[in-house]
Amino acid sequence: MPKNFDFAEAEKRLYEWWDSQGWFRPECADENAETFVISMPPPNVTGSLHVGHALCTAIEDLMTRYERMRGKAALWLPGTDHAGIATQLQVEKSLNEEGLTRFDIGREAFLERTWRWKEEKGGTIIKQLRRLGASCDWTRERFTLDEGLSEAVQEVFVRLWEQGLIYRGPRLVNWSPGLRTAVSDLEVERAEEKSTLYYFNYPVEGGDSIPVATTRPETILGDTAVCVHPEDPRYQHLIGKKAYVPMLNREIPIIADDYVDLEFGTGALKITPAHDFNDYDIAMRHGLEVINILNKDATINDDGGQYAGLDRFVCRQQLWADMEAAGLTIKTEAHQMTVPRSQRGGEIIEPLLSDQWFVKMDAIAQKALDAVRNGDIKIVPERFEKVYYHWLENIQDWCVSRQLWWGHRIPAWYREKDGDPYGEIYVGRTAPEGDGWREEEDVLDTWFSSGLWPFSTLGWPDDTPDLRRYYPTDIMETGHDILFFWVARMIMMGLWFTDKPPFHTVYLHGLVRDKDGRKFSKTIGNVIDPLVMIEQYGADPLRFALVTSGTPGNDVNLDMEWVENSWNFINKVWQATSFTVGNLDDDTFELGAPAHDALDLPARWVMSRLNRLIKNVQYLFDTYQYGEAGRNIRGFLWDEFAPWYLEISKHALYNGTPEERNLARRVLVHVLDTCLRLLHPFMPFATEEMWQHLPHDGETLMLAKWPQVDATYIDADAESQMEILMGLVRGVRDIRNNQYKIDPAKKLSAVIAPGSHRDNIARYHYIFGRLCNVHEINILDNDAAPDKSASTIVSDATLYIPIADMVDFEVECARLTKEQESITAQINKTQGMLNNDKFVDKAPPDVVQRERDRLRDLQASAARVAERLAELCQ
RNA sequence: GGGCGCAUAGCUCAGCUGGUUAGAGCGCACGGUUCACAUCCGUGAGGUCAGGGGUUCAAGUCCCUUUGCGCCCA
Repeated sequence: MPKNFDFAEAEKRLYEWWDSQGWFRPECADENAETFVISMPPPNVTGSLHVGHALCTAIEDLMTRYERMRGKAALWLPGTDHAGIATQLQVEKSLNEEGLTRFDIGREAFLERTWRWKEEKGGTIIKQLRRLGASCDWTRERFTLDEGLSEAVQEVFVRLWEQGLIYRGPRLVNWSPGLRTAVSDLEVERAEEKSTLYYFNYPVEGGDSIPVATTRPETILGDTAVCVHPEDPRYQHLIGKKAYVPMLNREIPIIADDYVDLEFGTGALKITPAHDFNDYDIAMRHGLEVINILNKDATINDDGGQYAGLDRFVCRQQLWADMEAAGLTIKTEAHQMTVPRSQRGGEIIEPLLSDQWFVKMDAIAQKALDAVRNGDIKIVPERFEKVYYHWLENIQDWCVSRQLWWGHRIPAWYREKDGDPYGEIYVGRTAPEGDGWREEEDVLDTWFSSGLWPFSTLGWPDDTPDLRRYYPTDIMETGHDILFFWVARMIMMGLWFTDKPPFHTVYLHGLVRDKDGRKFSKTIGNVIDPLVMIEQYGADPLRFALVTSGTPGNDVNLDMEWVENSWNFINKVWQATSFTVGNLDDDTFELGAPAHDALDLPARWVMSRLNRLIKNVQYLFDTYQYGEAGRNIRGFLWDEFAPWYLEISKHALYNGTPEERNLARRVLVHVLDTCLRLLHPFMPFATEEMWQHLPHDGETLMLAKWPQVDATYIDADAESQMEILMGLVRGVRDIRNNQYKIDPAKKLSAVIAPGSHRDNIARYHYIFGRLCNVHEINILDNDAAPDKSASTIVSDATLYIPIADMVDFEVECARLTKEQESITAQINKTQGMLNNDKFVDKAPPDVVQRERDRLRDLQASAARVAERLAELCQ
């Protein structure tokens, strides 16, 4: 084998090979195989890969490869999202650079340009997913603006309309002036920001006035009432009187409503129904007029009188200055307030009255609630179920129209009726008959189409073979940040239109942050580019690091050092494989683990540990704890297999009989083969490459059988016997390295009082030569301690290293005393437990038995230590 | 205001099935180029598991509470 894994060369070669063989397609499984399906959360078509995608991909590929190895017809269906706002923004940005806006070139030219942009940039992220090793079925790749998916979107819209669940009407919505579109509640982010609270006098009839405070003075122009608390003694006399809008002198009523907070500001509230959600509610309660003062670009419209045409913020200053001049202002003060900003672009969102399309959510949401409540859909980690319930229980109607061009055009037409240009509305799959119809300009919220993703990608609304075979899907794996945006909507749409939960499990991962827990940000300069990582270490270490750095649902703090260490781990396994392969010098190799009876102690030990690992990994996979599973596999290989079994096996390989040699090889190959299978879902490239070098059955590790625990190899006895030998080795190393600083190259001899472990020590004494450079072993018959020696005690066995003049009694006695203290403490604890009748009564028998064994062992060691102390340290 | 999460070694994190003396990586100290691996090997130092209370034979792990930090919703 080559000295190192050449990931740059191998990753490309292996990926192309896998793909060209059709192994990413579910058809490579048995015809009758159970299916396993994941719909990939479609990344933004014009986006490029970031670590978040890498995490998503690593986990989904892991799930898919695992199920594929279990013999399932695994389908991981990839695709991209047209991402209406994000994509349109990018194209508009490039237009702006040419000094143009989308309105200058018109809808058709703009769309043409956006499609071109998509064709150019659209492939990028998909290529990047391949570099990560994603085993998705590229022959089924979809795009949300595909013909088929567009048909699904149209179908859903029309059906909802026919079911009376869609309506159009004037509502106060979150308006993004820069984009000139409405956005949904979810697309608005709110944050505490410093602002100013403006106090002024509202003129009241009869020369009176009432003090009012506002954070947005420009909205004064749209006021249609002043409101006080009905029980506020300060303003009782004003209720019912008329007030006059400053600078405009429009007459408005003073009303009373207990919504008003007596403590805030002056206790009097100006009401601007067209530009504030709470004010809108109050206006509806009191039948107030609603006056919209903003244009779509947030400049003041004609209802703003002399301020018409000014930008909202310019108007704020101008109006305030004028009011100051008119003697209406009182004061301004610094104020903390919650400011709504656009999730895209960050501009301040304005509540604005406009005509929009809405979906009634109550009935649809109810089904989605029930599906999780009754267990048809499980959310992992479970705690997110609460979040899900809370959101769906308080769901608002969904504003689905966007005043964008890039997206699915709403299939609606208008015709003038009785002077109202929107007097007649037609919604349908094709344009209506007759004259005078105008097509709706708006498109649908991007999430409207992604909500259909699990079934629209499989051919719905047509009853296709794929839909029949692969729907419902199995797991929806995505970030917890889009639980509402996407997951909940997929569940709602899936249940409503297919009558089936679109998947049985939602697995949510966290956000990837830097090692200090900060979000990645260009400003901080802590962005980790997965592609740079791949160049540097390959895809496998990045994947392994991402998956093993965290736990389900929690954020992942990615430490570069862990990526590097993951590469070191791959190298470690590579070296172990290389060693094994280098020792397979004949071609009569027999695959599979030898029978348990045929194994020697080290092999029984390693096989036992291996099968415990398989069992544990299976439990962890069953409970979605992939990170912990990966860490366990790593621990077994690096800390148990390589430094112990592999080292010990050298005796059989170099000095053993042909039978012993053969046995050791078979065990080495079997353990490695099994671990490569377990690791394959985590690090597909390196494992495949190593597996190809080992003797193996089958064409590819991708389709090799997932390991099953074989309980006949689990051997507690072998494990504890091996622990004795390992303990003695560690004891010798401690003597060498710490107590007496003996040159590691110096060969030592040892005298062993074996206690109850005579047979194993006699048979496996070569271990000491291999692992701690002790080549001459004398096993005592009478347990008589040799003079002048250092010693180490494990269980009832004592190993002496006679080192004559080097022995330092002070060191030796200090160590023995320390050891005695430690053993005594442990004996006391164990003794205490066993003396407690309740423990003996109530604890499981195996736990009690373990404590008894432990106590016996400790007491044996204690006796040995006491003997040594008596001999040396009187 | 409501909900959720986190707090374990100097740093980043495991330890969701209660059960030996609480682990890993990095860092630190000491020692190592003999045939898998210096991308490594060996040994070691370092933790009252945030504070308090409770359940239990047994608590880092389950429950309550306090404090600090973070996130979501209103």
